[in-house]
Amino acid sequence: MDSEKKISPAVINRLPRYYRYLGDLLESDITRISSKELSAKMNITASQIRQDLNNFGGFGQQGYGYNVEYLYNEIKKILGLDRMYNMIVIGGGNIGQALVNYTNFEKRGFVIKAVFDINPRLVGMTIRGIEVYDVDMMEEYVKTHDVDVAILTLPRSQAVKVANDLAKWGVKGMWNFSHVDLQVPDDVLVENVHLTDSLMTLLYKINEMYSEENDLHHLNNGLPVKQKQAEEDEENQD
Amino acid sequence: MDSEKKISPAVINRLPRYYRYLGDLLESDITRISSKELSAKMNITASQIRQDLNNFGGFGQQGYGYNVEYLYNEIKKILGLDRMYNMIVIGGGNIGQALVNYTNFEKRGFVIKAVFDINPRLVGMTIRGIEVYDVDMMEEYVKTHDVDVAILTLPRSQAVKVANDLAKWGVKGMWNFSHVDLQVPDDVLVENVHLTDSLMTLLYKINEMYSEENDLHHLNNGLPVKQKQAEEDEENQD
DNA sequence: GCACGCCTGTTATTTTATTGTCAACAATAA
DNA sequence: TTATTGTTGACAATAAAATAACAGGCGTGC
Repeated sequence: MDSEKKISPAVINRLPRYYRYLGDLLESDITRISSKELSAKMNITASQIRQDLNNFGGFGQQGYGYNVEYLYNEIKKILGLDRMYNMIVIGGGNIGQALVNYTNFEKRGFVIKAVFDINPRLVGMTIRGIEVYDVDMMEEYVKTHDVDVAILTLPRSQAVKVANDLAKWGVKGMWNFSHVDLQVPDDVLVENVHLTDSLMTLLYKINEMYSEENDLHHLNNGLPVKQKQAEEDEENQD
Repeated sequence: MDSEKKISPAVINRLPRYYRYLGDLLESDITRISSKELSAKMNITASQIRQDLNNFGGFGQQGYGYNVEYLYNEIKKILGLDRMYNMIVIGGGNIGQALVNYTNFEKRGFVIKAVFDINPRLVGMTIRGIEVYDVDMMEEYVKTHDVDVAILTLPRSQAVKVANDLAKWGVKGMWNFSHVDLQVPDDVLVENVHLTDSLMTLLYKINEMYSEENDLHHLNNGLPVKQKQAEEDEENQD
């Protein structure tokens, strides 16, 4: 009955963006929108919008377009945002604390229930009313509470083991900020947020653009500095 | 001379991951590796590894594989990690502060030089020795300093305007944590980190798996709770 | 120093993703 | 009513990405 064909990852990754734009439209009291109009706003082809949405059902109407509120709520349901999620944070460092303090999550139904850390100075404290427990308590907590998502913000060295344990104890998904690829059972879902990777790709693009400018305008009369370095490095290889 | 054909985004996004694995190998004192071995470690096909790397040059050798240290350094250069980057943070809230406090960036040559905020309580303070300035100072600062990357961690409402200004004043790239799509000139590069979107895709996958389990194993004898809720929501549509 | 097998770089094939097109139908205007 | 316009959903065409296949150079062991 519910056996739809597999939705492609590319589509799923676009869903939150649709959801955001539809939310904006809703706030602007716009009641209907065509794929063409949305296309202009979102910088996606109208064709793709229609195809994306059609993966989940015919939400639109010929000659009318899409009803904004209806579509918004449909995507909300598709993403599963019509219920609450219990989350725990493992690692009470900078990023862990920042996420706990980010109140917008709670407004959307993503509720952080507990923080776990190894640092005795943090254990026993509360962050925005949320208790920080010793990691030793993790097993008992996870086994006695329904934890949907574990947010991993710990050092690489510990992340892999912790993720494995959590998976074993029944956590459904991991939102992984640790700079490592987790190896967990197939039935546990992982979404990676590798901030450093993201920054590096930005730097690559910056460099690419900068060197292109050099090439086009011939700003350097002599040998480009970077290329010269490359040659030296090559010589140093054994 | 340097006019290589365009590298696909998919490849660029994988580069930091290669870089990370090669760094690990280097630390384990492994001097050479074949695409096949790396393939097993990284869960990518050997074919793809060879093709990815070949976009940038023939770093390997038949019958030998790739020299880890050499390849590591080549990718380092490709990503532009062989120099320092000046960054500023716009928005001294949770995430902004967390990034400032994240000392690993500095180790890699990503140096945060200043923070800008609108909140008078923050302005004048220092975070890890880095001054927080009023946003009014931004224009002068950016025009008199070489800013490679602006890290945007401000509310949606302000992000678009600020990004535009920064672009105009000469910032090369934006690392955007604001939950909005920036519209900046073509020569300014944007890398988005939409945390909420990322979390939502995780929730989608969790729900998908959960509902699949229902379908396959028929765990619920009665009506599934979630489905019932969904029906109620549908009734509430007008 | 020679032959064998490993492993790359490269080309071919397959798969996946995006874009373009059009018949069918709803909404609106005549 | 009836014609006209707008817009979807389906499908075809194209483009991009991933995988597979393979020819040939290069270490390795003898």
